[in-house]
Amino acid sequence: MKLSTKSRYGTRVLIDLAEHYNEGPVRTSFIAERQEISVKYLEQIIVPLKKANLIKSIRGPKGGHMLARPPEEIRMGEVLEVLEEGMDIAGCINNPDTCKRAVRCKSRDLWEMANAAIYDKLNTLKLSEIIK
Amino acid sequence: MKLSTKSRYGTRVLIDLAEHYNEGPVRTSFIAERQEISVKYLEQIIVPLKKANLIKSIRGPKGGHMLARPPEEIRMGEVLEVLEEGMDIAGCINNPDTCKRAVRCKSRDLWEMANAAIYDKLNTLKLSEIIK
DNA sequence: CTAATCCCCAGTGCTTTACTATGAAATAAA
DNA sequence: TTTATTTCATAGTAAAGCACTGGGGATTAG
Repeated sequence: MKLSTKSRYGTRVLIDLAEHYNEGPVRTSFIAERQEISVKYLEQIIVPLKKANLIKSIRGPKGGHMLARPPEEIRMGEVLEVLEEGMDIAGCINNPDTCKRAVRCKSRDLWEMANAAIYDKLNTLKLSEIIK
Repeated sequence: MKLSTKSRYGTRVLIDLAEHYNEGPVRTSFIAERQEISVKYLEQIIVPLKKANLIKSIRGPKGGHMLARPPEEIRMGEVLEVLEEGMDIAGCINNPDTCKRAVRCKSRDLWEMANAAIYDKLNTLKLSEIIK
């Protein structure tokens, strides 16, 4: 039940960008150094965040990345959802077809509850509250 | 952020045993058939449950497994804790030493909250309530 | 004694993870 | 227009973890 490092690094990237919001585009090299992540790996981590419109980027010299929305408008549950991209704690939650027992499975209800508990909790927090 | 099948199967085993509580020892072969798990794999899944004193077993003919306590006295959070054996959603939660950033890491607080949310939620449920 | 059952430990193929590597596309500044 | 700097796209890879399988030993009821 471990988070992928992609998820962990990804949230750190967003926190980093939130801490430098309104300072213009932030280069990957800066984030990489501060967060102690290799630039190359960082680039890949940013991809899903861009796709989900959490980050927008500017290419070329003086380019970089920034939050697409102010930190007050980004819920942490949303962040995790993007980074884990629909990967719930059990596969049967969003795709009941993966297990023929799903309909009558008593443990499935349990995982559904636990999964919801995570996101509900995280959604009580905005990115802006984290950086304080 | 997926549960291991060990955890998923393990809870199913306990649910199965709860459904046959007070019927004497239940053979692995019976559980295996009902839960559609190979006997050999099932044997391994039972090991941690025995260690944690959730299950007690009797060897020899007419032997089998049974819950060590009545289903009303087993919290689901306890079950997951045993099966994931201290494996939280992020390694830094119980072992801050694994990451030198831990002390000042803002995302770590997040994972701590999310982790607690899961167990708190599951602990509102007893094994006896699941089987109803 | 024998058969049924649990118990212990070793191995193994597959998938996923966590990267590294190479280089192309865009663009600001000279 | 060239050059330097940045992001973007794609491919590869070593290592680890996962989900099992298998062999054989210990225990005990009949």
